[in-house]
Amino acid sequence: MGIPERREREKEKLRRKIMDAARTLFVEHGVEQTSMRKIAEAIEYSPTAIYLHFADKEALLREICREDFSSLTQAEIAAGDISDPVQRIRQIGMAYMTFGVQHPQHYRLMFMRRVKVVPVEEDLRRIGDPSHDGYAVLRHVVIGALEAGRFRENFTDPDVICQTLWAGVHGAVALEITMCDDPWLTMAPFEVRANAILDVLIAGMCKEAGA
Amino acid sequence: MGIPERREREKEKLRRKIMDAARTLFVEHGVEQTSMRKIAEAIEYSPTAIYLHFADKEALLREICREDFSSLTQAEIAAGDISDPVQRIRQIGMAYMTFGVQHPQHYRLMFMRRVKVVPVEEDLRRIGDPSHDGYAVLRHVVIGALEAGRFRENFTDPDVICQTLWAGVHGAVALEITMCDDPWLTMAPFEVRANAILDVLIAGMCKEAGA
DNA sequence: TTGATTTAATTAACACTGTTTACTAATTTT
DNA sequence: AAAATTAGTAAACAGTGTTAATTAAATCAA
Repeated sequence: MGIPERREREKEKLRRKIMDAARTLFVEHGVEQTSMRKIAEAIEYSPTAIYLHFADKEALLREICREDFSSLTQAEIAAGDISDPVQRIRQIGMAYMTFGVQHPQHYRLMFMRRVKVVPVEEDLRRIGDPSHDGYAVLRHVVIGALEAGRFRENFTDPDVICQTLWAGVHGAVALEITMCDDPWLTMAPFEVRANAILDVLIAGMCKEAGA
Repeated sequence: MGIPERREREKEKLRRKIMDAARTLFVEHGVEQTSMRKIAEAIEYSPTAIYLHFADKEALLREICREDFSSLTQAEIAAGDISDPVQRIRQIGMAYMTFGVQHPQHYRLMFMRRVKVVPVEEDLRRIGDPSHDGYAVLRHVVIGALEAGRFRENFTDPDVICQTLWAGVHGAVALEITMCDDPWLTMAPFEVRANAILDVLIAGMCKEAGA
């Protein structure tokens, strides 16, 4: 009696279809410009059909982000495959920024919108799990460098270190995304700025030897 | 014959009234949540009246930002009143971040939204003018420190230096604004993070002596 | 194989949004 | 006083997220 199972599969299939179409439209035209009706049109369903799978637009957005966080985390993990702990931090930072500028709309969704604080239980369980939590990946590597004595004496708290590194790379990405075509400013090429901020972060936090 | 002058004054007066009401509502409830109708209601005019003074909501927003940029610039100038060029950079950075966390909604308008690129001639004329251009203020101070030989050898381009400093402080503020109440993360107190990023930026860019 | 029941999906509507058009009332000019 | 300019408005348009009411389809029980 596999009828409920089949129905479940079909339901999941439509759910996927909605998320894929929504992501494509969000990325292509931005969140604001993408209406529920347009998403519905793309999948050839009525707008109300979406509400059978997601509570509202915000919830749909949140689910998409959850998936995108995983890909960023994977990119970080791949970049962390290098021996020297300080260089590992640099690689992770560069992977993060590359993700940001290559997927600016994804990045906007993930890190540049006020999140409605609805802590789903499943999310909370993932905290600290390095296969889903990008912050945990960085934190792990930072602790490694910390234990190897690579940081200056005034940097001992792994969270402060992580959040300082994050501030630097996030700032570079966020400015690029929002300011890149502002006529007020003449921005240096992103690659230059990305390397500069990494140089500064590492030179500022780590002992001279590890340069 | 002061009739046109009087009319001009009255027009300007309503314009001010619109901008003040709009700013208050934007800051209090956010841009998205503030409709033109609500602004109109606040000033006891019809929604259409706003369109006699501003082309659209975006233009109204832009005018408000222009004013806010000036206050930020003033805060920077006030913070720059200190002799040592490196400490001056630190003070400016701290003033910038303080402005951001104390006026998060203003900051959102100014630095966290994609700007429709409509370069008004008057704006373009203000570029580089330190009384209206906050970036120019920083740039001036950076060049001062550069001439005093306070930067490391690998930092010679004032724009790259400015934009790296900016990335750092913007990252700290932006993360604070968007992430402060995310249950996923346990953020260190903002003051700690603000000082940490300033320490890192300066230690990473400046010669050891200037610590 | 019926009839009842659950499920999936839709149509139509509600209460909004930014913005425009057509109009009115007031003021200024001739 | 009549004409012309102006400030301001009401009503409407096209679109938004979302919900209530309704239909069509599939499944289950008899």
